[in-house]
Amino acid sequence: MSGKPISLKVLAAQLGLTVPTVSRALNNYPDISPATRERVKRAADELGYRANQNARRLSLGTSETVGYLMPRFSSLIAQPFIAQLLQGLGEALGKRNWDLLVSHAESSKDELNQIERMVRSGRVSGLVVSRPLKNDPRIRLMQDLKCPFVVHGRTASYKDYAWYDVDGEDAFETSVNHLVALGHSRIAFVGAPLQHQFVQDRLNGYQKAIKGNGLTIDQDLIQIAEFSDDGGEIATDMLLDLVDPPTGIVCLSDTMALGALAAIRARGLTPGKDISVIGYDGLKFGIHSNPPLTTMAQPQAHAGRRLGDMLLSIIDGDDPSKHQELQRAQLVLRKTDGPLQTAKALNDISSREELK
Amino acid sequence: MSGKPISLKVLAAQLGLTVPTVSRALNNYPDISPATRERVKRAADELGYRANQNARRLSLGTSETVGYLMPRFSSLIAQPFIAQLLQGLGEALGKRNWDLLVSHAESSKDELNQIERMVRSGRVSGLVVSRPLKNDPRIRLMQDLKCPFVVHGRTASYKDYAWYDVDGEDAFETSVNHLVALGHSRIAFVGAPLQHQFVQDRLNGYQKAIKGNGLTIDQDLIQIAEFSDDGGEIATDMLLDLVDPPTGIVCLSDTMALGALAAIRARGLTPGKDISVIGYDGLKFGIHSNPPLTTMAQPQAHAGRRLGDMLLSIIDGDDPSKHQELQRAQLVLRKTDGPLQTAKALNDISSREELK
DNA sequence: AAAGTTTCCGAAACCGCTTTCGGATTTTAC
DNA sequence: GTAAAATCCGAAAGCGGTTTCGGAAACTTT
Repeated sequence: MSGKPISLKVLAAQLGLTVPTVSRALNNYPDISPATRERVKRAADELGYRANQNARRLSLGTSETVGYLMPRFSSLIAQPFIAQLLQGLGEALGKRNWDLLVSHAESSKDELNQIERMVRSGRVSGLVVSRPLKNDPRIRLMQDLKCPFVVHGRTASYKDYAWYDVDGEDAFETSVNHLVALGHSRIAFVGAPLQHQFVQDRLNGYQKAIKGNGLTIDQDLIQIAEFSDDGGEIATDMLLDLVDPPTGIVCLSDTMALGALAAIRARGLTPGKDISVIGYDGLKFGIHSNPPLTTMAQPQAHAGRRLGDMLLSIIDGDDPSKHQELQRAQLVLRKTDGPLQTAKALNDISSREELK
Repeated sequence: MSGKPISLKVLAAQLGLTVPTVSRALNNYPDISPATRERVKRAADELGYRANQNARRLSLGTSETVGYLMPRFSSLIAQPFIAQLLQGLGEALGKRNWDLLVSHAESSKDELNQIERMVRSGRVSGLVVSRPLKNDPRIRLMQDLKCPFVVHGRTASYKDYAWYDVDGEDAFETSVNHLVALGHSRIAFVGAPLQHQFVQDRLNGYQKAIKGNGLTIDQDLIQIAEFSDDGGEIATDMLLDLVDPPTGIVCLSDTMALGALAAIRARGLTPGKDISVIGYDGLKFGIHSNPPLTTMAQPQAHAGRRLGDMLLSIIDGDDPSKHQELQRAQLVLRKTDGPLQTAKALNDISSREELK
């Protein structure tokens, strides 16, 4: 069992049969006698025969492959989800022996080109895309190309395609409500530019909850910065410089929240005591931050698995719009949320500051 | 530019030429007149023609694809490197328009099967494998199959294949030396089971540096646990329970180091002051740990890129053993390393403890 | 103007596998 | 015993490209 691959032709010659006969034997056609079928199969795995996939797929007219479009990096810290996603996709596809192709593009234009090529050259029979923009040109393109696809996340209008998403709006309502329940009323939102729909969703949730609790939306309390820990830090700095700073902050992501914690600590304040911070993602790492980060955890363990299954169904002919799944995030209490400090307590803090 | 892919046949018909002629025109054969070549090319991209890859590759007898074997998860926290690696590989392969296939296996046996199938079915022309075991059966298999491959990491005997690795031995010498320079002499190693060569390498570096500094190796100071933050915490707990506990700890990874910090803090001690801790990996996240983690950072930004380039060279016929690259890790000082406490200082600490 | 070159494209074969179709051989039916 | 039905396999065509080969047409050469 080594060396160069063995073709159907030599297998057939070995057996004294013709190529098509051997092919049908291996594929369990009923018109091959059980005797020869067994004989063929035995010979096949003795010789370690594996059908050439290029030939097979050409003949079959299918690629038996789906592609995953790797998101271009924004926040290096938050990429662990890619590995999980790929694993899940791989599992789903593995059940049918399909392949998973990953493609990475330098630019958006480049990415559109790649999509078009992958589809038209018959390299993939379906695509998975992560983190769509509000109005994502990739989706239009895939629809034009009539290429089956599923989206990990949603765009602004998400009626007519398949997606799997976590309900960011709901999650941010939950975290704002949690802070309100702790007595906070000046609650800020630390976010990133609104090109991505998930940012908008989370901001919507924030605003909805603010209003829902009878509070008013203060634009000063909505800080948009780069989607990274540094961005979170800068945004939080701005917030702390306000005349009437917030006592609670909900952050777009755990990564940004880590920056927020840094900014807060830098002023000698204690997150969870002087100011509450809630992240989003549920990264395991948050356990080890200073202090451990309270966050909305998304159940992304099966995202890949579900997306893979959905895509296969759609390739089989299912109506894409029938496959839309919204998961809920869950509040994970750690140490950065706490009750609103009374005025007295706040005074103590500032005096302590002065002493230092 | 939509709908179903267009074949060479219809392109040829459209142009009033034969299929082979069009093919040669598109592939810049010299025996096609510049005039018709241009005419063909123009028509091709007007119609959005893309050669069917299965057909093309069958004819060419190559897959133009390399496979990446996803490591099965051990530490969920430390997976960001996969995304980076894939991106780098994608870039390297992209220059030739090759594809990147990722495969995930449930078990080791499963993985060997997958390798054999991918190779013999002609789906891949080369493979990339991460984190090999000391004696990794995958490597034997790929060699038997005469399948070009590169390894991200090394096995115990690494003479006869291509690899890219970071020098863990050197790194751990560096971190132990750093602690010694700070006055420490009771220095512990927190590691994971030794099946993976990288664990052995780092342990070797630790032992070499201990001896090199005239210290003696104390087996009690070598703690092996699960490769995770929890493992690091448990191992550190054991160390702190010793009659003569260490004053410095070098950890197999940042992830384990985070666990170590937790264990230390849990006893009311301060990492970097009472006990020094040095991690390994250089995860960006370490900036946000409590306190920020001193670590040996590996320059993994181009790992994928280099591995991809190496693999392509080997597929082109290069001698694999000519492609072996060892990178050095760099000490990144943050806040968990510090000078050895004097006896007096330690006393102060315990009295402070008692007061509490 | 005839012979020798070039230039440029079509004909044919092939890559390795699948599938349809037809026919020889065996089995069943009467 | 022969006709009809099953059984089992080979022949042929096709998937969509690539590459080799040969020859007609156009261009040189003398």
